[in-house]
Amino acid sequence: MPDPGLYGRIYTLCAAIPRGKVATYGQLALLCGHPRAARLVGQAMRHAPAGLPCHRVIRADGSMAPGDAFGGQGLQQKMLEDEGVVFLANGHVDLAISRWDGKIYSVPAD
DNA sequence: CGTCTGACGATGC
DNA sequence: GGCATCGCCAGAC
Repeated sequence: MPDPGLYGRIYTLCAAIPRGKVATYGQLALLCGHPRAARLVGQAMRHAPAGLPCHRVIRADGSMAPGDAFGGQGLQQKMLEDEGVVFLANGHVDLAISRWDGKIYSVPAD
């Protein structure tokens, strides 16, 4: 399938996020070639297949997905912290440090 | 094919 | 800092 559609590209990008880094919805949208399609990224994450590190995709302000998206609101933060993502005192991700620069360091699969 | 919907983003109050 | 509004785009119905 040469054209997996936007969702497919979003999934590919999401899978490319290295461990210990996070990307924002808008950032993935931009990398997909749709700078204003941040919502599509959100929808893609909601429909994300198992195995996709969608917990590494957060909001532009460093906050994360609502409710039980990961089985508990605090769980996503715990998983990210365990991967080495730096958090601020307000419970948001320190994007200044942990934001993915779009560079692939090695195989995305841990 | 028209309408509604959103795990968003930026802006304004 | 929290809440409301608008714009944006691709799916689902």
